[in-house]
Amino acid sequence: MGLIGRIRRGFSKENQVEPSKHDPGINRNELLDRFLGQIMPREPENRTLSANLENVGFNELSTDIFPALPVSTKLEKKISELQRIAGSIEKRVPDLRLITHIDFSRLKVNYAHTLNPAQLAGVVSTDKPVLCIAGAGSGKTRIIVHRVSYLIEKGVDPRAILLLTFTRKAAEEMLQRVETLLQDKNVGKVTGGTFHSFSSHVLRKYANMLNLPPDFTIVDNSDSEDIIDLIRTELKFNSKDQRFPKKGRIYDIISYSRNRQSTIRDIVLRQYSGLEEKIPDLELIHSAYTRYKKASHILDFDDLMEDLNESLKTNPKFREIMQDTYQYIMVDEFQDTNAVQNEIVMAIAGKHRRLMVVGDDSQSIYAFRGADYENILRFPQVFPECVVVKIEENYRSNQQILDFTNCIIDHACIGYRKKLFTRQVSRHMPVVHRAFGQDDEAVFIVDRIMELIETGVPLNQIAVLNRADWHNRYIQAELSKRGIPYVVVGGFRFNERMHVRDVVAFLRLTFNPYDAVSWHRVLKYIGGIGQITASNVISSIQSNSNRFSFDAFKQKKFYDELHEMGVMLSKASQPVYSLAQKLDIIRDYYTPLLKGREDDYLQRMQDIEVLVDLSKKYKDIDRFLSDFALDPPSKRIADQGTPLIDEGEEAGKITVSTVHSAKGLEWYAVFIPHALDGMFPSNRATDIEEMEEERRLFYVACSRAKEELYITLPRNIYSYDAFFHLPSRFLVEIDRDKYIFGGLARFE
DNA sequence: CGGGTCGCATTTTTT
DNA sequence: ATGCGACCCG
Repeated sequence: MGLIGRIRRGFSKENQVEPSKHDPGINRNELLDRFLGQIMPREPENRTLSANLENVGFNELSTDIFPALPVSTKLEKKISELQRIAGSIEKRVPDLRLITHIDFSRLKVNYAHTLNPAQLAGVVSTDKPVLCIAGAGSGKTRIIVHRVSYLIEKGVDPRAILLLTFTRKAAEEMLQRVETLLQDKNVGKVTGGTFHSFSSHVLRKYANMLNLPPDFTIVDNSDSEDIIDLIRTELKFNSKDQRFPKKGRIYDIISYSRNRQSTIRDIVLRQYSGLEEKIPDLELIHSAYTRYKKASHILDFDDLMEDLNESLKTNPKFREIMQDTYQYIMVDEFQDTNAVQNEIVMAIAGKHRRLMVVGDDSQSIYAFRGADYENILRFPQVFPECVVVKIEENYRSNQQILDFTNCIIDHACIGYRKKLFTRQVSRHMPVVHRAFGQDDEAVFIVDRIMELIETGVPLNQIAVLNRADWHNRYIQAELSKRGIPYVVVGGFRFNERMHVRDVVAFLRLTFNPYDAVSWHRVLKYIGGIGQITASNVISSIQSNSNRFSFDAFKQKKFYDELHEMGVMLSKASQPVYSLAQKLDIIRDYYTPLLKGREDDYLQRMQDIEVLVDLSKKYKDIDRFLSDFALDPPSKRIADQGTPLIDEGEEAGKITVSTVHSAKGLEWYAVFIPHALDGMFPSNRATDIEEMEEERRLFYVACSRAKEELYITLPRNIYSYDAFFHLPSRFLVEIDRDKYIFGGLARFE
């Protein structure tokens, strides 16, 4: 790592006191600062926390102790511009005459009755662009559901409706609700899904027109990283004198630059200072990666977006088909779209301009993967004629929680203004609890959970939401210890298990024999084949018409095993076999392999059974494979590594989740642990924009609670290289009368 | 060329 | 604590 990189990392930890095991009098941060002060000028964010602040009581803390974050003049300008745009919307009032003139009497659903006026305005403004700013828990889903229903009732062909959501599950649930509402089977003809699944569907359908291989397979993130890794070793970027970034980092940079429609150079200069001299190498890897995918008939997540966008741009005929097919478009969670997705929406909706975007800029939490809340903020610029609907009545949380969460976003510097309110009354106040250690924190949480259970709160109405996945360690341990069932969402996923991936790799090969990643994956299990040999075998396959025979390698000692694999694959790829039968063939081949490799193979085989079971719902292999990559069978894995996955509602389980995965969900009681500055907000947030994203994340977390909200923090946490002991700045900001404080009172 | 062992750096979030 | 990469040996 270059010196610059080191320095930046050093400075970004301004609130942490480096642990010093030998002599507590020495503060290594101070030493570092003194050293750095000699070689470069001090910047405002270099301030380290003076030691005496550790003894300040919680109530005396003020936000002054958190060093000001750097703001460039460019950023300052951007912020004020966005504020101006956001402010200009305040003046736009939906034309209520629109609503009063509509005769609902001939429709099945009484829209005027079931919706509040703001929601109704969003539903009935069908011929204009609509921007719907929907605060947390304000009935955003309700608007979409009723709008789809209203369109169909008005005679719009369901096939002309496109509903893009953040998860496939969300789309399915919404359309299900429409169907229940309308009792009309035609609802099934509405196109609904994520951007990625929509794109995969369309690109395959029009593959010929767009010059794409119709047998392309979609690879997920970890496949992409594997490819990068192969390239990286192939191009010898791992030689010892180079501190070269690892596959994950490289992939992040490439993906991020594509999502932002930016260049690798720009991204590295902006976000990864320290890697400047690696820019040409990264660009080289990027182009090799692109060619690799092409040769393998592979599309990664970003290709799905880019290829669709490119096709819309460059192929007028295709664009026209799309525009005329999908005349009514709705986009949920618009604040989390990236530049490419925004262009896709604009291109398809550009002709008929019957588009509704729904979102909440305060809940934009995916900047790390290129999401840009400017898309929603600038929507009124792109569609000046748009109707703006702001829904602020909240149907989820009690007023005390809303006061608390309103307070969080009041301190934000960017965004549409909103003030959520509710009519629900309650006696519960948000609670902030300071425990001694992480174990005590977990005990406190689980104690409270037990009390809730005793008072009759169902387990699936309780959630623990973490900033980062590993924050839940102690809590998981404590829950297991007391025998409380729980599910971990967003942790290690079913489709990330090695053996599951292996079987899917075989299946992918039967569909797309060019798929080099899958070949690499399965070939390495043959003794005598390593990365080099595998590459040779694969290039022979890719240039050979008879994909599953390996005559060229007859002399080699690994031939027999390779041949056996080829026989199995060519059998499994015969069209006479159904998807489940193919998987059976693969499993029979794979079982002995796994048995030889892993002691717990019986447990792992159960996962394979689950996979076979899941496949029975599909008749097309491509559909199954796409779904597997885009929306894995289940995100939920039961506790303690049991292979069971449960698609049901998990009525009897506590949810342990990351905040990101909790988006759009709600629970009676929500616990947010590790509310220490540096944990939540994460210490990786080094500038205003990143910190604002942390704030929104905190807002999302807190606003999941319907009735009881608990925020806890241990006295301090030792991480491998740092020490955290200040409460989250987001707590310090909040008025003291908005919550009850308990536990340890002082910092000592 | 492949497989095993040691030491070092590492922990954000995911379609 | 853990996983990954570098290095070494067969």
